Amino acid sequence: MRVSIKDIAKVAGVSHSTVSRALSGSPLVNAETKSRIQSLAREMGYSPDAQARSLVMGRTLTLGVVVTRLTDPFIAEIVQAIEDTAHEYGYSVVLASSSAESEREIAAVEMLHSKRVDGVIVTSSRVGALYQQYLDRLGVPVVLINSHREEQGPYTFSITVDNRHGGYLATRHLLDLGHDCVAYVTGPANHSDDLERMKGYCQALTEVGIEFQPELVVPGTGRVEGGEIAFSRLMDLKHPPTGVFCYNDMTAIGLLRAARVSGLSIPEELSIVGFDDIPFASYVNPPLTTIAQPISQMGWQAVKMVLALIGESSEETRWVSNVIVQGRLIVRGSSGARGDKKILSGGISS
Amino acid sequence: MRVSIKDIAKVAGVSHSTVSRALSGSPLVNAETKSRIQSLAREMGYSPDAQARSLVMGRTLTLGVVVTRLTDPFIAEIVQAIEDTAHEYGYSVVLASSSAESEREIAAVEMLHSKRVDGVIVTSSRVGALYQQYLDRLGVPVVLINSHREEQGPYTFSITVDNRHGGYLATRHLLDLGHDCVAYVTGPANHSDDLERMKGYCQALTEVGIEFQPELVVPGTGRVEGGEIAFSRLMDLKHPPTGVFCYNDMTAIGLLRAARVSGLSIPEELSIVGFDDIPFASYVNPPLTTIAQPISQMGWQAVKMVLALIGESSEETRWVSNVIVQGRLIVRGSSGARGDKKILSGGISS
DNA sequence: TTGTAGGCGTTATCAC
DNA sequence: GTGATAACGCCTACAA
Repeated sequence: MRVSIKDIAKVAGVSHSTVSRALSGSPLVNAETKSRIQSLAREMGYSPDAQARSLVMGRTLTLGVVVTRLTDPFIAEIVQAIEDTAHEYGYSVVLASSSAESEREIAAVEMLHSKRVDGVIVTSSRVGALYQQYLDRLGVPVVLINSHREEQGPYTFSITVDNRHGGYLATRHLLDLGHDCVAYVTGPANHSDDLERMKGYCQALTEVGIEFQPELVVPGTGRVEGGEIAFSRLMDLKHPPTGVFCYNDMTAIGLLRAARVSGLSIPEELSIVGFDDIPFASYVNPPLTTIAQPISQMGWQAVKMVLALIGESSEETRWVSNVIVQGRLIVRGSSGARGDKKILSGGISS
Repeated sequence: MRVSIKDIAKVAGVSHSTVSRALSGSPLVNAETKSRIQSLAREMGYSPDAQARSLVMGRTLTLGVVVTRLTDPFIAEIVQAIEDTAHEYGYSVVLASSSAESEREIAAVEMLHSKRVDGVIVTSSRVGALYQQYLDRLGVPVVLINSHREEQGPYTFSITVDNRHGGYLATRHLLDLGHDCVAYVTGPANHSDDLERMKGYCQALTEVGIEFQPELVVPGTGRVEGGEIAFSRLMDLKHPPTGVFCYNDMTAIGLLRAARVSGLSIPEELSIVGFDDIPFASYVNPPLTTIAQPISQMGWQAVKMVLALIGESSEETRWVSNVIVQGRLIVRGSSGARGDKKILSGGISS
């Protein structure tokens, strides 16, 4: 049924090693027989068995990618960038999603281990000590994107956005617009990104001499619904904020939506800033002011790092180190000066 | 370095076949030695080599997934559903994105072939005769999701949304609202989904006795920018439409955005209907009326079909056949009765 | 330039 | 119960 080099060898009247050599373009084989074998292979519909090959070669030309959920546009964009870059270097991608459940996350790593991937990229995960052990056991390079880890691993490097700085930029932007009561809506509980962003929030407050108020920090989930709930919590306060910095864009969109439902106009009555700059950030109404992460660059760079660690890329392994990238503030329509009461249902604000 | 069953055998003082049996839980091995070997394997950090295993077993427990681009939220959601379902059945997923370039698409299939995946799922592609040949050569079941194919393949089945019916529903909705001048913004050129949706559009027009007008069909790209361009084209017409059915939600969002920029209010002055019901459809302002595809069900079903064809699932192979799923109309705020002039910057419309 | 033989890590089929 | 032994499909010394 399936044609192997032996089958070709039989038809060509040579040994399977000659076929192997001919197909790998080895110079130590008669030019004529070589081309004869090659066209024969094509005719017979030969396809090399990658498994058998990697079994002897010791590498699979495959990268494992572990994500929480692909429906997060931020993650989808990273994976796309990873796949593109991997393809460019002749690598393919095995995908595993974990739904942020540590059990599935470990199962994913175990699976990738069995598949003998040459490297692993993990996105947006919280890497606990237990998890780190599994990563170490892999014995292949691991690059963490925007993932917090509790322990250092020998083979593990990371690419992270500077969350503290991003949180600072966002909050400072609101403060500079004249808002003196600025809230923060958190992400999923105990996420280190979240804590860092909040640190930046605090830093900005301190810098302008505004006291931190615990009630102005309300929990979100990192999803739209979380933002909606946070909105009503904030509006129920004795002194509702006039500016809100949100853990991410999804949360901010939740606030936007809840505000619209409740008839509150943005940014006239409430300024909102998100984080991530997902593709949709500019399509919502009003377009979202946010902190942009260089998303596809991070995916691209993760692959380059893994390949460098494998020794595949021309880059030297010793050049590899943890990377912190800076986000940048993108000002759009969801934030405005305090007390800046524009005409309702205003015109162009893009 | 890496520990194999032979290494375990050496330490345990048994043969490698006994180790193999013990680890696969075979009953024909002494209960005591079995557990001894099992704990030994754990201590030594043994991980079975999936490649070696599938080499002899003849199956890889791996599914190949070919997509155009993951940044399309519709596709991301499908892939998520595929991964979830595959995982549930003990299968893993190799991902390949093609950017809709037929060259990369074929390269992807070639790669999946070499990797000896047990089945392939292709999403949102146009499967030409050439491509179909490659799929056939795979010798494994292929399920096409929302993909048009020119030729039948022996192993190839498909899951498609009823595009004609969806287009009909959308257009009929607009007509029922009193719009008598309804436009259609197309998707990427020569896409069969697009043609089918337009057929539904035409059918609805015919049904209510409105003549089809070619100038009311303007080209889009399936992306936001395409919708924006289409908007100005439509508004430049002598008789601009009061209702627009768009190839997909991204296009509709482009129109929404362009309308906002130009100060046109939705749905008072223009009703817009999309297609897909991507997650963001309900978050834009106004929320988008659209045709919902049962996205994750399609992903889920694709995996079930592949597994049934492999003979993995309990379902019988002969039960498998092409599936056409029906979309359904989701009425939200972007469409309204003609001449229904609500107060600008209106209240709740969700 | 080509063929032979061994091995990659498994599972499976035999004997013992 | 357990241990040789032969596959699976490929690559690569080593020999010829």
